[in-house]
Amino acid sequence: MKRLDQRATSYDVARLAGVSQSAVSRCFSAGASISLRTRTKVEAAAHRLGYQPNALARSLITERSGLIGFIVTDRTLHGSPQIVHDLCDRLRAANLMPLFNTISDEGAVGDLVPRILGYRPEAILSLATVGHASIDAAARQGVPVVLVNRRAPDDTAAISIGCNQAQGIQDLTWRLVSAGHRRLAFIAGPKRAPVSEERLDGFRTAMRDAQLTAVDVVHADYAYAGGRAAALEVMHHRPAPDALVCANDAMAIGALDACRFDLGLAVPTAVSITGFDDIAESSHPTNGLTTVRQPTAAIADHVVAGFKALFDGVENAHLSRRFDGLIVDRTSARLGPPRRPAG
Amino acid sequence: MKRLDQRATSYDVARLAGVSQSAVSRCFSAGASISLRTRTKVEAAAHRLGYQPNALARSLITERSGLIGFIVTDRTLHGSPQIVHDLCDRLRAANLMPLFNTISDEGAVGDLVPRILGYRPEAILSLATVGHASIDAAARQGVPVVLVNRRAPDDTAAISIGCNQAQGIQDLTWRLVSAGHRRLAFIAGPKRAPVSEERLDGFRTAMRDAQLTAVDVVHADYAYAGGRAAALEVMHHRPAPDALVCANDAMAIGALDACRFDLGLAVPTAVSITGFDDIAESSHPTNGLTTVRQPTAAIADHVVAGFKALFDGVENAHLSRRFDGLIVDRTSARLGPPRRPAG
DNA sequence: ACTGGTCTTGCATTCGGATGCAAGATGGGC
DNA sequence: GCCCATCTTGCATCCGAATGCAAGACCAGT
Repeated sequence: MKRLDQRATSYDVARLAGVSQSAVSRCFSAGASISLRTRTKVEAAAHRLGYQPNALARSLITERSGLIGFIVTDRTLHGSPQIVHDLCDRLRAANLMPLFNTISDEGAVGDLVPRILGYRPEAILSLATVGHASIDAAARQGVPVVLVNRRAPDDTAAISIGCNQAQGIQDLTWRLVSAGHRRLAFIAGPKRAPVSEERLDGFRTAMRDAQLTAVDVVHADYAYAGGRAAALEVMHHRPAPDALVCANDAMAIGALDACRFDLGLAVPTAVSITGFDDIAESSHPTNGLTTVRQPTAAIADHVVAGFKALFDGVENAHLSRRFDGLIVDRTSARLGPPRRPAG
Repeated sequence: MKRLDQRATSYDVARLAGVSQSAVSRCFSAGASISLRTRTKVEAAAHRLGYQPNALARSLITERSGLIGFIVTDRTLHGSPQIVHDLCDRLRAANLMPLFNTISDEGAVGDLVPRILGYRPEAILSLATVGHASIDAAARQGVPVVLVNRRAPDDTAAISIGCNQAQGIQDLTWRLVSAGHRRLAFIAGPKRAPVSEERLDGFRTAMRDAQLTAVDVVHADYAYAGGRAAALEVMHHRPAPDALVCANDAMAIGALDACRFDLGLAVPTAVSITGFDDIAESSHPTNGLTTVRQPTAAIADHVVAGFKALFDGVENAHLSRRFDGLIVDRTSARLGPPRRPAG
């Protein structure tokens, strides 16, 4: 309950240690010139006073706040916590502190970016769509914007890093086709969801390559119940689809339950079902969902390495990158052999 | 790509608007005395320069950073994203900015608190266990610590707000007993997990009240597979348990699958199964898990209201509070009628 | 026009730490 | 013991915005 009315400052430490404030500052900044004797005295005094350098004051003069604006949609937080965790983890290892903000709807950043910019972050990291205006506002202040799993709008300086959503679904579709499936249907997420749209693109590309026409493409809400309802709808086509490609795992599990419980179909004998994300329940033996896993650790590593490069003055141009997803072959789909790795 | 070498400061705005820096400052601080004419000029200049007050500099002088240290375990992020989201949402509404940090293990805060304290947060909000030393370090700097769903260690000034885990399980157990169950087993989380321990306490209390002895209490890992394995183990008792009370939903769904698929038992006719948390998949019709939902919105409201009270100088004493969980009665358990609300 | 009051405004200082500069301390070589 | 090079140290200043104070602007009433 004891509470010092005043936090210790570098001056307090200096007085107690019998040195100047500069010495205290030097003691806490790496690479500064300071003798062992002074350092010992300062550290003792600092410890006694519970002194912790004020990062705000430091940022003011160094122009390096160590803060990173972080924007996440509610959906990502609920559906893909792994990428959030991996990013936070790597940021911490790099001694960067995320200013965390959740938004309820894709694109609903509102005045979030200006608010974040007020804290002079060294970069903004968004797992949500950020509009042209916000990116420009950041760019005007020299703050780079990195979008994870979101495309950068044209004519902006934003960097885009993430999983190559289209490629994942494309490979998966290709392997379904090569296993003999011919009547494929796609269960997409909401129309506004950028990630779902990319996945749909991948499906369409693969179908075009295979010279097949989709039985149906329906949009659902990314959730279990929606996927289940969508599957029931799609399975009414005659002849029925022999494969349901879903834009995420939650819907795929809904589709799985629709087929096996509502329709009494054998999976994957009668119909193959695939998802995307590899959420925890996909690996449950009762589900055994064949899906695509995003390389979240690699993405997070690349993002944070990109920050370091940016801080060192590297030009933005070549930091954008897509990482291939990894197909996780379980029991809900019959797949052909993997495509040979190019080269 | 255009990037101003220098961000606009209040002096730049002042020069352009032909007023003093004080005027610019007053224009951006609520309640300051400023004429409409000056305000108009300043706002025009600020807009032209894309000026955004520097929150770091402001914090330095006002001693109000608007920052809130936020600590979450990996497990909470994955398992209960709703409480994280609700807290972030309320913080944003209160114009507070979370400094977000995930930790991989319960209690593994390490040097996180000192690092956070360096940014002079107005409070620390933790959904993970925070040790005595860290709480004291914060207290010495006058930073209140609020623990959500974690008990405050004795002799600390930390405030504890959250769901009354014990009560939720206790009521649930009571309703199982009142529906005729006599052979109850409990599937707990990891031994170190504080929330699981509280839930186990609730179970034990209810069993004592009912003068029953648990068939078994086993510890698993909070995950689906662990719950499934634990259920198989527990169900080997003869006569078999007639109710499995689980410390969270993920394990409960594992237990559910163990009973209905591995053992071919009818749920809830042969055995009732309950969980805790009400995660998304619990409401799937195939699961229909009877569980307890934490009042996350109410908790978040109370936490942020508590912050406001603290900032206004209210003493910590009476902010700690437990909120009752809400029993969600679905199809995986036979429950007796709700207990009369006291009074 | 004069007085007294209220509103605005600018000046100067402050928050806490980083750093260029020059002075002082230290050390090595002869 | 002397000289020069290197290492330490303190002084003074700066970062950007907030604010107490006093001076100036403005207004109303007489």
